[in-house]
Amino acid sequence: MAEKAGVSLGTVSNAINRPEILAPETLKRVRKAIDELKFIPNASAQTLRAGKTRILGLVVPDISNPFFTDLAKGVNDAALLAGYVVILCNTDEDSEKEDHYIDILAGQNVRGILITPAHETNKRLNEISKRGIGLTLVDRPSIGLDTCSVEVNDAHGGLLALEHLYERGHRKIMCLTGESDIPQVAERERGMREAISRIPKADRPTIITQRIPMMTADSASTVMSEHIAEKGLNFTAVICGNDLVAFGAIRAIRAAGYSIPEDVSVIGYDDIDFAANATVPLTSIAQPKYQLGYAAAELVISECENPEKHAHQKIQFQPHLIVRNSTRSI
Amino acid sequence: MAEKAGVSLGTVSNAINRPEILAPETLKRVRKAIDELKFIPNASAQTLRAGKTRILGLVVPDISNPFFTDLAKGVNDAALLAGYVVILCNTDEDSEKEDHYIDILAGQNVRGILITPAHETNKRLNEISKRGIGLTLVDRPSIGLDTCSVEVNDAHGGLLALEHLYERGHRKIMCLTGESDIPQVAERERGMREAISRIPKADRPTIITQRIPMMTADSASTVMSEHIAEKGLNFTAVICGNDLVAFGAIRAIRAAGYSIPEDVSVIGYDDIDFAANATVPLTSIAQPKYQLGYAAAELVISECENPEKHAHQKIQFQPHLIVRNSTRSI
DNA sequence: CTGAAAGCGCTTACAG
DNA sequence: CTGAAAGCGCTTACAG
Repeated sequence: MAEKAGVSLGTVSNAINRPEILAPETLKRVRKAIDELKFIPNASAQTLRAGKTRILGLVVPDISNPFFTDLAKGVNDAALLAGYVVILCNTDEDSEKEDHYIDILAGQNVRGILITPAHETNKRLNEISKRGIGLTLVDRPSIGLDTCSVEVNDAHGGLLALEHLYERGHRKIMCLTGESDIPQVAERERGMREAISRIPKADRPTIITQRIPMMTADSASTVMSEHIAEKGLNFTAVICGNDLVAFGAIRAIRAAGYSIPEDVSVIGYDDIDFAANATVPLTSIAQPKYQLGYAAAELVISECENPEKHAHQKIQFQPHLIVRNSTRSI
Repeated sequence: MAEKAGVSLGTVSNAINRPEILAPETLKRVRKAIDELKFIPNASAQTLRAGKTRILGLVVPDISNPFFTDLAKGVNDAALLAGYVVILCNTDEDSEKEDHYIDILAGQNVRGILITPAHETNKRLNEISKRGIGLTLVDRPSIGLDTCSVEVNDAHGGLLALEHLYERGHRKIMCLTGESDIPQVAERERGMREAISRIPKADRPTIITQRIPMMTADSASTVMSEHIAEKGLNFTAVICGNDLVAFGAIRAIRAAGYSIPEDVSVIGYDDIDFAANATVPLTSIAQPKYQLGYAAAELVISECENPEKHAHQKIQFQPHLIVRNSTRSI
């Protein structure tokens, strides 16, 4: 072993963990040996001795969704900086899979878990905290759980979207979004109502709310086509639940013979990478996806490295409007 | 500890790992104690002793790319099935980050590594195999490395794209793609030449090859705009390096006042999810991304669980053509 | 079938 | 400043 450097194994350990206590000469020699032998400390042994891994678990409902992909990137980068590594768990919005993953993560002695629970909050999460594993909720309010959380101000996002359209002269606006029992959806609608309440009564726009079963392009396209077939184009703008929904809506509107943004303005949500590159560059409400993940990782890491000094906190980011070509003044 | 069951700690271990060698009576007693004390074996100690984790490392250049996202899903699912968990490493195409991650992975004693090296093949990879860690290359031929690999038949993909356009009457085709030193690019062009060689000489289409520095929409859009400004629309169809490139090309062609597919047919590559939902649904060459990841994971797992029975193998998938609205007959 | 013991590779007081 | 030694929690021959 690295004792070929002529020192004891304890000194090698100190060279790695507390280099300042070594004689400079010795340190140099040890480091040379480490390099030459390409010595990499065994994490299992370190963990066994120190009692702590440097592994985080990230549990998300759908890694195919660009939102979570960017978020995962943020988590990874923050983790790497702190010397942590992250195990990715994709639940496909399946609660059983989610529970299974949480058990596995606990068995691996992960130091902390970052999770966006698929449905409501998961009971198993309470046990996690009890076990001394850090926990922070991502993009979900921490209902009834004493943990950290990071989220985005959805009410403000809804307000931004509505104000943008109002300022451009739109008075008949469709809101194409998911079921109202989804926290995000409810919050955004609250923000829209807030925006409307600030407008003089006589000038307030009409809102046509159209729910879609899933937040996908296909689902949106179908619902939009049906709406137009039944009631015609009884709106001049659409606020969509996310960018994919916006793309689906645009497809349906075009298929009915109308143009974007000439006949209808469309605004998306999330500002996924593709929004800027879509054939009609999409106006959207941007969410700091990467930062959300980055902050969440910093939060758990701080929690597990200073459990006594740590106070649970909720970090809320602000969304902002990105204007592109899919909305125009009328 | 669980010796409250009145047995030695070695017996507890055997109860967990080799229950069949215990006296039924003892086993029962131990299990009861395990349940009551909610005993969960320490994975670090197990690993330290047995030398084997159930962790895989997945190293990709860019998890934001839908191609790798889908691939990661396949890896995750196959891993979960075999009781493995996967650490996700995103290198941003940075070789240093890649090396760093490989070291970390080695330190975590991962059982196997799945990697799409950012540039050529990484030297550090040789050491990985020496260390007894399973290794399989993903979407990269295993040049000079004695490992398993999974890939897609790129030559066939190029052939499919060209044949499709030829059959639809196109005789002036632009090939908008990356540098020829990228293995995938070279292979696809080889496939295109093969397709052309099968066509009667008099009827062979002309190919205009236009290289782009990066395989992104912006890069493609810029190059396409310049081309049209300089030489006009001297082609009736474009074969693109990937779907994002196709979107960029479409944007530029439209900006120049032409329509898709009326004036120009465009074919993408990868068939990312969004291709079907684009405003002009994109004809594309589909690659089995999920299956690629799934197969790769199965390969490493088989390698590390049966090192002696294992023979390195190369699995090659076939791409196929998905016809949508961005290409038409002339 | 069960227990005692060695040892996996580290970290960390504690002498010297 | 450095080395010798104990011990983290397991697994696994090896006696008995």
